[in-house]
Order: sequence, then structure tokens, then C-alpha cells
Amino acid sequence: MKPKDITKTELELLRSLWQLGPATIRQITDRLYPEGGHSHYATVQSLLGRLEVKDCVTREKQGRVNVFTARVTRRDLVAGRLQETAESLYGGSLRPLLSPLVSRLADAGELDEEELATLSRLVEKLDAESVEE
Amino acid sequence: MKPKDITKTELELLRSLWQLGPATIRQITDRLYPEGGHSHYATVQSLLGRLEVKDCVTREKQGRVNVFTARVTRRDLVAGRLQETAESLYGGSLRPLLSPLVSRLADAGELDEEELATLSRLVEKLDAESVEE
DNA sequence: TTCTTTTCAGGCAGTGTGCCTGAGACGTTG
DNA sequence: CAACGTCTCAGGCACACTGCCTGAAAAGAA
Repeated sequence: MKPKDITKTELELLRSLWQLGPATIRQITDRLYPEGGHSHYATVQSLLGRLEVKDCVTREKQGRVNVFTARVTRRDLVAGRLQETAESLYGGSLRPLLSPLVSRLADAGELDEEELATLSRLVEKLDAESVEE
Repeated sequence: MKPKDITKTELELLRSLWQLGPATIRQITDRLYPEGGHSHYATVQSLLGRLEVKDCVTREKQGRVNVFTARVTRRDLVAGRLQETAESLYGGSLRPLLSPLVSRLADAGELDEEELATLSRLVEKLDAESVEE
């Protein structure tokens, strides 16, 4: 159960499913390739098939058509990526991710003064506990 | 300058460089493949070459041998991964990463009561500001 | 010289990715 | 009915990447 090895194109499909909700190949194709012909339709189908074996999507036959539903949320994917990053770089520990994240949040100006202060204090404390780098 | 597309094997080399400091192919090979022969030596060389074109490593000729030095830190790689995740899933905004990270930190028991409380309060506030999911 | 070590150039099988063709199944419309 | 459009499945293809390896040359050590 590792919903991680998702390619950019596959992610586009998931995006569509998140927005549309359960949808048919046709609906997704029209969304990603307006003006798309038979080949694009088949491409979407291919990718959906791959997403299905990756357990990221379910297929349900409604009458004659297949309706696909996303089985993972954006949050699931984020969590998976964070886990993966922690594993490959810090032996599974997630705490070392906090400091870089806060740094970048600060740089990007995505936090206000007070939030930043709170976080910085906390990160500093955490980093002091563990020997860094 | 995107130090991200690093494979698991390449990461092993970087690990070695981080630990050894500037090192020769021989040193790295002995570390990763004790008992390794010519082919392993060449493998390491190949991978170092690829890391070089990815700007993750520098090569410097000292006398007859090449000495390789890591050009990225573990922190750089983490930051890159976070950025990448934010881009592919949230259009570049890093803030939505905070909430899942804190959740997992809590689940993993990597924080004490007080730290958790502080973070939870902050995350809750942030999530309230932005419409989530 | 002979042996060892380092280096470079290049290749190869396996896999993943994105895309596409072809053909059949089914219903609709003339 | 026949013609058409839509949906589905099976399969394939070119390209790139990954990890690994061979072969041979250059340069010092014995």
C-alpha cells in the first residue's frame, strides 16, 4: 500500500477526479484534452488502468460505462511523500523535516510574524535536542 | 538547479560522501562494496558521473586521482523534496504540508505533550484560514 | 618489463512512461 | 436492416532512465 510512485501525468488524472468526483473516461478526457480524439481517450484509459493497479482509483461498471473514483486524497499523497522523504534521508524520522519546512515557509512569507515566532522557537528547541547535520 | 531526481543508489553514494568527506572512487567503492572488483569500481564511477551532471557532486583532480565532494547537503535534498511535493500537489504553497506533517509526528510519538499542543493549535488556526481539501 | 591502479568511453538488459493502433461490443438513428 | 457513433479491451511502440558491466588506455610501482 504505497500510493507514492505516481507520475506527473497520472497526477493530472487524479486532480481531475478530485475535482469532478466519480467520473467516466469521457469526462476526464474532455477535461484534459478538449478536442481530443480516440487516441487521447485511450491514453486516459491506459493511465486509469495503471492507477487502478496502484490502488489509487476504483472502477465501477454502471450500465455500459466505467465510472472511476479516486481512492486516495491529496492529503494521502502528501503524507506518503513526507514519509518517503523521511525514510530515504533520515531513517524514517519525520522530525528533521520540520526545520527545513519552517525555513522555507518563512522565506516564502507564508506565515505572519506571530506564527513564525512560535514555530521558530519550537524548531530551535527541537534542533537543540538532537545533534543536527 | 534542481537537486531532486536522485535515485536510491545515487543517494547511497551521497551518504558515503557526507560521512567520508571528499573521497576518491576507491574509498567509496571499498565502503559500499567491500570485496568489490573492477566492475563495482566502474559502477561507482558511473554513478558519480551522473551525480556530477546533476550538480550534486564536484570532481577535482589531485595528482592522478579524482577526489569527489558532495555539493548538496541532506538538508538541501529535504528542502528540494518538500518544494517539489508542494508544487505538484498544492501549486507551490508549502503551508498545506504542515498539517499532515504534524499529524504524522503526533502519530509517531516524535513530540512531547507540550510541543504537540503548540503545533496543533497553530495548525488548526492555519487550516481555519484556508479552505481545506 | 610486468603488474597494479586509476580513468575514460561505451554498451546492455530491464523497466517505466506516455502515447497510440486496431478491433470488437453495444446502442442509436436513418 | 445498415450505417454510425461511443465505449471498452488487448496489445504494442519509441524513448528514456537505471543499474551494472566490459574493454582498453594511461601512469606509476615492482
